[in-house]
This record gives sequence, C-alpha cells and structure tokens, in this order.
Amino acid sequence: MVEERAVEDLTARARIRDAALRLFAERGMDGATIRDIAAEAGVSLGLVRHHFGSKEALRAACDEYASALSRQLLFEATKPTAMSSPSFLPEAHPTIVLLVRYLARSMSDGTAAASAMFDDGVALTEQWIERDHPNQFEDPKAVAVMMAAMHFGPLLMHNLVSAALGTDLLSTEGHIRSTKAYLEIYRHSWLTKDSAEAAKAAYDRLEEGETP
Amino acid sequence: MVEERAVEDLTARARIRDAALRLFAERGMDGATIRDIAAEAGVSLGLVRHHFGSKEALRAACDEYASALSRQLLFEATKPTAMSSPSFLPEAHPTIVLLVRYLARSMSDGTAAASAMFDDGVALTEQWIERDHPNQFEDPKAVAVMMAAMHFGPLLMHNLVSAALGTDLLSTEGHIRSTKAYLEIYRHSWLTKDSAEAAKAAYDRLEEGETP
DNA sequence: CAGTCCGCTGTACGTTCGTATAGGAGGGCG
DNA sequence: CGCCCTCCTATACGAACGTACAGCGGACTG
Repeated sequence: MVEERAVEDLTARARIRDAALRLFAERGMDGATIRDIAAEAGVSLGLVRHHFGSKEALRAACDEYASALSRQLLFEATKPTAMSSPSFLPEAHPTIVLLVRYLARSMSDGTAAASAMFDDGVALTEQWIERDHPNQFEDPKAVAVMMAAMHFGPLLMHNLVSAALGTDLLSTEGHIRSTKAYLEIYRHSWLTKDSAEAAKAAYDRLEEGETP
Repeated sequence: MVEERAVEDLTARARIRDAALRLFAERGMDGATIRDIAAEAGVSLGLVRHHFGSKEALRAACDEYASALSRQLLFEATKPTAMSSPSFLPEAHPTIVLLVRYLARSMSDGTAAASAMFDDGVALTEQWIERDHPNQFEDPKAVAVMMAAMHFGPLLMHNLVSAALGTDLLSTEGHIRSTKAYLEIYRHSWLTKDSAEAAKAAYDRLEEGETP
C-alpha cells in the first residue's frame, strides 16, 4: 500500500513542496510563480527560497518526490495481475490524481521525473513480456516501448479523455470504465492473420529498398 | 497529398506564424517570447503585434493552422488501410514533425487545437470500429476514446519513445519500426478467454457494490 | 503631384518574475 | 546571561516580458 503521508512531512518545507507540486501540475513550470506557491503553502516568499534555494531546486525536489512516488505506484499497479487491480482505485489513493497531473506536465517540460517514470514503465513492460509472452515478438524492445507509451497516453490526456468519455478518468467510475475498455481492446482480435502478414510484408519490403 | 506550402504563404505574416509554431513547439507557450519569434522570423518586434495584435491572438492563429493541418493529416493517415500507409513517411512530409511537436505542447497547455485533434481522432476511431468491427463491444465509445488516446500517446512522448528506442520516432526508420511494433501488438492475443472473462466479472462486481 | 493606406521599425512604459539581503522571534548551549 | 543557529518575514533590485505608440518609406489612387 501507498503510505499517504509521513509524519515529519507536516513541516513548512513539505507544505511548500506539496503546494509546488500542485501548482506546477496545474499551471506548468513557468506558469506557477514562487509567490503563488508561497501563498498556497501559507508562508512568505523568502521562506521558499530559504528552504529550496531557487525555483529550479524546488522543481528538482518535486521531481524527486514525484519520481519516488510514481515508481512506488507503478510497481504496485503491475503487481497482482496483468491489468491493474480493482483495489487500485483513485478513491483509495487521492495522491494519484495530483501525481498524474504533475507527471503529465513534466512530460512536455522534459523533466527527469517524467523520463524516469517512462523508463520504469518500459522496463516493467519488458519484464512482463519476457515473463508472460516470451519469444513471441520479432522486436520485443519496440513492442515494450510502444506499449508503455500507449498505456501512459490516456493518463497524459486524462482531461481530454474525461471530456470525450463524459466521465472523469481519474475517478473510481472512470477507472472501472477505462479498465473494462482495456479488457475489451486486448480481448479483441484486431487483425486477421492474412492482413497482418500482408502489412508486415509490405513494411519489410519498404525497409529494404526505400522505393517499393 | 498534403500541400507543402501555399504560394501566398511566403509573406511576413506567414513567416511569423511559422516561427511561432516552431518556437511554441520547442519552448512552450510561455517559454517562447514575442521577441524570439520576431527574431526567428527576421522581422521586428512591432510587426508581430501589427499582424496579430497580441500573443494570445498569435497563439490562436497557430492553433487554427495546426488544427486544419492535423485534420488533413489525420484523415489521410486513416484512409487507405487500418494502419497508416507506407507512403505516409516523415520524409515525405517534414511538416509532420513540427506539427506533432506543436500539438504535443498544446496538449498540456490545453489549447483548442489539441482538443480538436483529439476529438477528430476519437471520431475517426469510432467510425472505424463501427465499420470494421461492429457489435463487438459492450462500450464502443470507451473503446474508441481509449484507443485514440493510446495511439496519440507515442506521438506525445515521441522524445522519450525515441530515447528508449534508440531511434527517432519521427524519422522514416522510426516510423517503420513503430508501425511494425503496432502490427505485432495487434496481432498478438494478450488475454485468454478465461482470464479476460474472469477480470471482466471482477470489475462488473466492483461496479455494482463498491465493496466486492 | 498630393493624399492616404499598408507594411514595418524603434523605442518606451508598466508589470511581474526570480533573486538577493537585512532583520526579527525563539530555542538550545556554553 | 550571552551567543548562535534555525526558521521565518519584509522589502528591494535588476531583468525580461507583453504591450503601446510615434513615425518612416513605398505603392496605389484621385
């Protein structure tokens, strides 16, 4: 289980980090100002600088915190079954919503946290493929990378997905609905053997000479 | 085919828009300044304001341009086969790379262009499902939305995907490799009928009473 | 030829941001 | 008691940004 909050984490330093995490997630790294973060945390402007030195260092602290948390959540999410477990609901872990928003932002800002999370996702997918679906793919690395990116996609676009779905993806209801959609997607056979082999042959030919 | 550039588009106004598109994509909406854009376009600061009025209006113009172009590309990409066509290579359309970068940025900035592109993707996926895989899903809307998000994922994370792959996703080589990975992913049967039904039943139960 | 609109430049203004610094309240220690 | 260290506030400074405005040259019109 994810520990909701450490005891010593109620210090002003932690409050600043939490406020930064929230505002960075909402408005982006440039959009959130130190003044806003200080106000959100209920402290003065100078204290932020006193504890973190600079805005860049504050961002790095948020990154480190988000990295550790996301790693914890990611490993837990892939533990019990191939799909995420039913007990793994947004209600049970309110921090998930904040974390997803922060990491979605970090993804386009190119921070280390996003990069680390993605690499973790790829590594987990690779292990999972090697364990449960070994020797099935010509390019297992590419399959793992693409699948990782495909599974992060809905999380990064959770606002657009929620709007299109009419249900907040990061709610219990949305989680159940999306997971059931995943089940339908992965249960369906999208390609016939013929069409798959034909397409594969076409791309193999394309790969040889650039002019088919 | 995608027209590479309209004739009248060589005006200073178009140069400014192109420069804005490029810098917005690279540095984000806040990171790119009007001064940088003016310098990139080789014009003065005042001319940008003369043509577009404000930075927000310039962003809107970029959005409109990107929307039209992405719609054009999206419909073309899904035209010939279920997967994207071999002729649809980054080499053939250098604008794609810029467009993907811009829209990836827009996705986290929440602009109208990103929203429109996503909705287009969902609509196309819905049509495709209804045409080629009708009456196969309990919740076709959710399937379409999730699949659209899954397919945009690698594009939004193209830099991370490229790093993990060791190949630039937005190059001809990366395009071929990722498409072949897609083929492998959609050809494979990830779930046995038993495990799929068991998971489905578990989530159905979860949906009824919140306490299984 | 005079008038006028359009594309374009250069400079200046007010705001906001990150950063820096001086200083105060409170507790532990010699 | 005196000192200092930690946590914290308040104020100030320089830079960068979006915006605004005055003006200049060329082309087109009458």
